Amino acid sequence: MHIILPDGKQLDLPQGATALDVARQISERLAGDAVAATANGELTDLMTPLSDGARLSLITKKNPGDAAALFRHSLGHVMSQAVGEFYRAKGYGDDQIKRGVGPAIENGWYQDFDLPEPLSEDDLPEIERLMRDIIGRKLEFSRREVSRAEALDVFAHDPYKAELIEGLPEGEAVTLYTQGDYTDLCRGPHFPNTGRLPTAFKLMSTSGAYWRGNENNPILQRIYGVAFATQKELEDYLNLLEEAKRRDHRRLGKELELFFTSDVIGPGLPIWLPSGATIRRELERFIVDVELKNGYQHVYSPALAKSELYKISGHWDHYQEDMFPIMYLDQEELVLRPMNCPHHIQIYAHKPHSYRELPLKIAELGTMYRYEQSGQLTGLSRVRSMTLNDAHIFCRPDQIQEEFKAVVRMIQEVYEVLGFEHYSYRLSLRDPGDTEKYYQDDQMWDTAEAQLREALADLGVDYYESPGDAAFYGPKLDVQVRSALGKDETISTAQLDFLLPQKFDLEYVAEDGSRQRPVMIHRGVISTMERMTAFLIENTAGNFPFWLAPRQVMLIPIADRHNEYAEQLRAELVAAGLRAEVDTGSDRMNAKVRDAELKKIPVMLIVGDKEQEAQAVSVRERTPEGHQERKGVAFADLKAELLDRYQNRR
RNA sequence: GCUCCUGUAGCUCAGAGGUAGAGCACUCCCUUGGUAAGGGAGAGGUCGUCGGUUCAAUUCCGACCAGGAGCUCCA
Repeated sequence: MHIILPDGKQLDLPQGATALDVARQISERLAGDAVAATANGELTDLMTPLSDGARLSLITKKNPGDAAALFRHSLGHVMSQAVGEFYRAKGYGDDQIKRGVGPAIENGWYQDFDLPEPLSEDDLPEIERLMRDIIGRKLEFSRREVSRAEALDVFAHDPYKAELIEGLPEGEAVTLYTQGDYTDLCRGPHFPNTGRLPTAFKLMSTSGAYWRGNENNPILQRIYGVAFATQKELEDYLNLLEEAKRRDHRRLGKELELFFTSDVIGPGLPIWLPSGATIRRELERFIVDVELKNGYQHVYSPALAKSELYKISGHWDHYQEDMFPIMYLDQEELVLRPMNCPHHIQIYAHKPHSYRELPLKIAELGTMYRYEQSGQLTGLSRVRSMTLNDAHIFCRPDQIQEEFKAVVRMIQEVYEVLGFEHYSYRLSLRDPGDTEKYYQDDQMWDTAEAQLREALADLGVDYYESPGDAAFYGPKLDVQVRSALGKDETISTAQLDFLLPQKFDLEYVAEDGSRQRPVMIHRGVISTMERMTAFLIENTAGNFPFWLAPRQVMLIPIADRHNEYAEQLRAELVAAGLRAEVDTGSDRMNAKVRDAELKKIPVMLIVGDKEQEAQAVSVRERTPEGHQERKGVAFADLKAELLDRYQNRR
């Protein structure tokens, strides 16, 4: 057989040759430096037989980052071995350690274990030490193909491995990888030798994980590790995590007194403190302004409804487990609403509509209650009471595309103000195989999906398709915004719905006097107030733009005799609609500046003798780089400037 | 909901089987200072809740509640 090298050169090799054989044929030195290879573009290791005619490119220890998935996976095996040694030292037998799966993941790997006694995070440093020891032993990874029977024999003590082996396709060879005295069932590929593995790794955490991800299965202990080709990359990653901690909305929410949850009020039921409420109010005013400009009509509807409403809508069948339990009283059964759409449908249905009135756009900052599992609750981003920037567009079938495009344009308009520059469109489609989740009507789905594709093509936006992510009633467009830390978060959604109008028997009178069925578009632009606020906190690290900043201006008198002047300016700013305070404390001015910085107040106005005399202020304001100072600015000018920023939402 | 971890003053955290401590914040006094901490004094805690072990529990054990890391779920 032969293989082809990157420069086009062909090498002749005996059948069953490996990448290591190739490296040896080129030079012994290369054989010593190689850590992995790609064959026809796929990562492979040095121990796996190559296929005839493969295009082979060797990866050396100089650029091991190209083989990150490999060394992460191999480190997983090393960790697995280390955990075995750890428990052996405690007096347990090897057959008491059972192992689930252990794949490489983004930035690292994890490995699941069933252990004779639980592992604590305090044990991680010792396991890490054992790992470094194993790396130091320069153990060779060897690959072996065996029969199923033989494999089952090797893992006789381990029911998880046995289950995996039995799940492998009949007739396919089972591969085992061994380093030192440790053997694992593994498809590979792996590094050739533990000694060539990077040492820039760290064990991060332990957690529980169900065997095969099914909550009816036993729970295993999982250890997560991260690994990089270089120490620098590892440090960068750890710094990123630190930065994420600093920006965590739960931490900043507490520090800046934005919100809290109370044991007595209940988990997942956040309380908005005055500063957090200010941010929310600004967001709400903003989105309502935009919606009114775009022809939406705002309504209010109650958070409770008869359960009948949800039985008609179908939520009862599809969503009940996420709803709070039913309340029985007198002859009624009431539920807390988990969605606003059925209410808005009732608003549509309360009087007949002409085709001339459509599209009808009903909007509401609707508060909803969902029973999220307790382990799922997180700060403001996963809660049980939430207020959605919700709207439902009732339109004629011929208006679908125009309306859908209008929603996308509105999303773009809103993102510009919020400063979201990096976002992507995901067209979420049904999985036709999943008859359980999706309403069954092939034609409905085909039409709906085609309409959305066409509208997107018209808008000229890039998007990707994601089967299996649609709502039960129809396909949707999700918009995912990239946060400052590079994480994608679904912020906006627009969903096409032919089903609910049918369930509620909605109609309009067409031009020819006939009764026709309208189509609904469910859309949310700035998500729930809770989630958007959490996102903005993390995205800005608490440094909100001026218009959103809960505390916009801090006046800092240099000495007590300037308090009165400062107070006069504050009153003027507040009268103009801005949020301003005076720091009349007995601290020195330096301390007041520091204090205002820590509170992340964007504008400080410092006033002393000079300013008072000139009816001026000294401005210290936040800039992306840090801060800038302007001295002797006429107060009237400054007020106009701040007002302009506020009104134009900057 | 599940596994593991955590729960001490408003916040961040230290602490020991013999009924508690620091820094910041807070209050008061001195200081009236020009762009990230001036000095001093004081007040503040049922050590998450309920049980158990013990002469003695905030410390050990259990249950519960809440939070965290994950898993699972997610219209």
